[in-house]
Amino acid sequence: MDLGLTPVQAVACCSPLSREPMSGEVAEQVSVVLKALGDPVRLRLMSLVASHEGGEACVCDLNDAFDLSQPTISHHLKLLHEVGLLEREKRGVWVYYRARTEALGNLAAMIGGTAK
Amino acid sequence: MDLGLTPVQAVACCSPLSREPMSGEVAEQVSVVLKALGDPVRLRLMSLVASHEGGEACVCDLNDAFDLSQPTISHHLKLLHEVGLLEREKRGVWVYYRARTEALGNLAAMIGGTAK
DNA sequence: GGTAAATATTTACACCCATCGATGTCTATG
DNA sequence: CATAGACATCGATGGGTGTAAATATTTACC
Repeated sequence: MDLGLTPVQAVACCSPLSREPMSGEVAEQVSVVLKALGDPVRLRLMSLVASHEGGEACVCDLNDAFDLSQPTISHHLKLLHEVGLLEREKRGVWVYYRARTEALGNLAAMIGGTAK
Repeated sequence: MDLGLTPVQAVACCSPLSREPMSGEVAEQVSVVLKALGDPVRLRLMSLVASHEGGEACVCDLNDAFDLSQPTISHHLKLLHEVGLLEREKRGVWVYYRARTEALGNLAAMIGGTAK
């Protein structure tokens, strides 16, 4: 059963790619996170949020950065949130998304790391 | 025109996600690499090759690690090769794939890095 | 309570993609 | 040259996915 664990938590506790062959189960989880980043719009969204002052950004700001419909941006943000790469906080009418930098760090270590 | 540049080379010369908003053009290139890793089979293939002794692995070894047809594995290897994550070398009847560790390092820096 | 703004959800659709069977290519060997 | 093995390519197909229009939900404010 699902205990509310996000795919990024699977990334947190796995060896680097070059360390040992990744198991099928782990690969299944990790690939979900990489697939979330494997889209130009979501990649820009992550970068926009992560590089924004205060480490967070309002959806209204994000919508303006793209030539896409509001539901489409909302869809991408939801996906990034579900895999655990973005935190969501509602303040009044606005919704702010914050990048989980430690999740990005774990992912980076998993891809390029050499230590255990 | 295409000068033979692989998507991983676009990753090599771009700032970290958290440093500044990624442009649409760069995101388009980088997402290709992440999409290549965003598949459980290809993720395991990269890990198998990267963690293999000598940093390379024969296709025959890789085929046996999966419950998939040989054409399917060949397809995934070709994709990883095209984006620049795997090097390909034919020696006799066998084909050996080698992981581009510096490409993995650049990708990791792009995701989790903080410096310019 | 009514209205407007911000964001999410639903529904539908066109397109991409992982997979496999069949076949092709290349190399070594007898 | 014929055969066998290793690997790639082709064609087809079923499931996944990005997108938008329409609609719903939530919040603030008059």
